[in-house]
Amino acid sequence: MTLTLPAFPPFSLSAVVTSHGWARLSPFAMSEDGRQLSRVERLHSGQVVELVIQEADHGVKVEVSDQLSDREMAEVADKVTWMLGLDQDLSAFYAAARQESKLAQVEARAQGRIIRSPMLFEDVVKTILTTNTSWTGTIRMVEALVSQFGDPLSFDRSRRAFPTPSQLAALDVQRLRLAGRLGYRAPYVLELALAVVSGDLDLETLKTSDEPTDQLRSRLLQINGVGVYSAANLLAMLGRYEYIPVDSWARKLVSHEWHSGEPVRSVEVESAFERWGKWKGLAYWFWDWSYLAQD
DNA sequence: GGTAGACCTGGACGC
DNA sequence: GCGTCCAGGTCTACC
Repeated sequence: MTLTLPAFPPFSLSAVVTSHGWARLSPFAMSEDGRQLSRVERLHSGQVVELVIQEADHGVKVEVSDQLSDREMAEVADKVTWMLGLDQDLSAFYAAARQESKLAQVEARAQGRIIRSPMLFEDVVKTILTTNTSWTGTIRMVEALVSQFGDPLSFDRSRRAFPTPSQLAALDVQRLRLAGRLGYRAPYVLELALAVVSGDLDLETLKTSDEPTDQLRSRLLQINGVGVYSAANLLAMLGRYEYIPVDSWARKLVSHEWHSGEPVRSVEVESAFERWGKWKGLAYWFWDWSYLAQD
């Protein structure tokens, strides 16, 4: 089955897919040029399908591996719209970016959308698995969770969906620690899954919350394993850009851009982008660091 | 409020 | 091949 979804212009699928490394984390997969994104997705009904997404006129075309009901197709449409931020209007950001040479390319390249998972739960787990480890470590941990605990595609059991909160909550810490090699992060992931399953934590409502960003940030910081970096990362995925996800890489970039390579603290990274106000995180994210990133 | 140390793993390095 | 060191955010205890 095929679905066509419109996007608020300007839009570029490859710009979203390459916005950060998420598209390389299972159960996402991307073509080398970023022009095709695929994903194994478990629907509410329990059916597991493959979604293959390509750019189309004014939006995207989604090929679904199975025959679905109207209700299931509507679910797929909602999920893809959220994943790719198809309905996001970034014209105010582009207006501000036109005044800055280091952001001059963003509008023409339709940059600004940040790829995200259909469920915030998955993004919180993945963000926890990016902390205090290398990127290859993150890939390995996510792959372990998906391959061992997610539901398989009916026609290719080697490919699986991201495990649901219930599936992870059913595990014990030791299993999670050893099977996924999550190390000390295992109790954080288990506690998160248990909180979601019990209803103590309703993550998905945060996606449409109109609470002030600081309040949203406080909620995220209450999750064990989510600190200031992770909270800023997750806020950006929620379309709130008032904080910068300051990690060692961000400090390195800002250090070389404005401090002659001298070590900088988080406060210097934040203050470097203070003038961007509500677009602070996006300005950092899409700043032209290309000449530094080659170091 | 700021800081030091522990947490866990994999990679780099020296032997 | 083995042992040691280091990098990567968050949490906790302490000042």
